[in-house]
Amino acid sequence: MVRAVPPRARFCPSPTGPFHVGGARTALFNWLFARREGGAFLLRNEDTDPVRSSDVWLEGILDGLRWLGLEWDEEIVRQSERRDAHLEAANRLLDAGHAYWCDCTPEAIEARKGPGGGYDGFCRDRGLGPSDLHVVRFRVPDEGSTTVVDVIRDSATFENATIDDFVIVRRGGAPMFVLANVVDDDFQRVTHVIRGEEHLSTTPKYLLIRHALGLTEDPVFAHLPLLVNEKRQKLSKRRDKVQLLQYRDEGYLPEAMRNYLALLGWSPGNDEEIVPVETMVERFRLEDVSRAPAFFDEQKLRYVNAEYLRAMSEDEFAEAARPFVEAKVARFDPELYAQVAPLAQTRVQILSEVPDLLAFLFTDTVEIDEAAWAKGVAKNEWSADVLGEAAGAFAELPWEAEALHAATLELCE
RNA sequence: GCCCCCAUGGUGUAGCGGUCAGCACGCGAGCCUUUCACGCUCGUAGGGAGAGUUCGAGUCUCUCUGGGGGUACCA
Repeated sequence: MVRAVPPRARFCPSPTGPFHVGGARTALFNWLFARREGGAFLLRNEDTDPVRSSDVWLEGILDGLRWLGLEWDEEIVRQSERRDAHLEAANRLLDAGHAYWCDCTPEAIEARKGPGGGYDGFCRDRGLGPSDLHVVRFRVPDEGSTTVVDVIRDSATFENATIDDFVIVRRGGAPMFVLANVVDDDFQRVTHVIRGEEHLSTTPKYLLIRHALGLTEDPVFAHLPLLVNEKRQKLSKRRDKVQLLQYRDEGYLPEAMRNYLALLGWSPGNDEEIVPVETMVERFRLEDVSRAPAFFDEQKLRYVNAEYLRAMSEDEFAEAARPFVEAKVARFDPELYAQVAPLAQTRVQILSEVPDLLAFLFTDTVEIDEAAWAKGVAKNEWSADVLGEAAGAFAELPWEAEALHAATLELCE
């Protein structure tokens, strides 16, 4: 689709929990697209659910985006402050007969529910008026169908008859997700809606509202394949390790995470995987995104991270690993650390593993691994002698590889 | 139940009607190496099933099967 104006993509998380790797991937693809096309990458804080939303979560999301280097354009739109515009749109729908008031309780709806049904349209023509005790429902046309044109998966057509009259304003006057989404996408002049596949089936509702509001020139849709766990289910907060910042805290590098995330559902081509972000931007095309769900594979993430670690200079690596070591040892020695840090560089995949390798050098107390002791030393009567001799031989030596090596060879004879 | 999406090795993917089906992770073996790693080499394993279109199908169509998502006064 050719458009005269520069494209405008948006990432609109709802601040209801820790920033999720799936959300990060969605943000990344929006960002890559915007940067590739010379467009804008917008942010919208979808905090319309007053009980679940919190600014604490928003901060975490912004931290995550900054960490990954996904800088956004323009001011963040806070959806809760756009309530008047949402309600104004709802009123227009009401006035035009595209929406109506409803006082059905969930219990009543459940009781009337027939086979295959949700809401049955009970209040459609009851002529109920405004009230804080009523909700506003969108009147979905009985006839016709709505087609979602999607850059990634061609198109999906939904029979309108299969879509229930859904709530657009809840009891008490809070606008619902789809309504707010439509109104704010129009407000922000969004041209490309790039989001997870879980939104695909709400897209016809989005389109129905849009058209009922008289808005033309629909945005282009791109529904990204879901990120799934080993059981092929959508990544879940409860079951799976999905917190983006937890990975940061374990010593994954942002470049590695960004690179890995980009590989889920997309490929830079040329049989390449580890590519700088500039290359990703250069090659990214929405049309090339795959349709199948992708397994978030921590093992592969570790590999990618290890690649980035090894590509660092010794100093960069030491610098990056230092906080992880400092946090784990009682008596940190910068000079010793500088000497010894490079030894860890090819031996770890994530930075939190560095102290496992080096911590023994920064302590006075020796901890004995009972299991190892039992298995080795205690089993062979000569072990103690060997260890004793080695300790004696090493005591006088300068602590240098060559001298130590020579002494070891001597001991072996 | 109803609606929708998806389907290349265990995993992520390349391919865009004619390839010995490529790459990477993982796994296995070997080389390198005083150890462990790194690195290098080789190997392992694949187009869900069945029809159709075509001279020719992983690639197009249909059916089935399997998996997933949605179906909230969440987003």
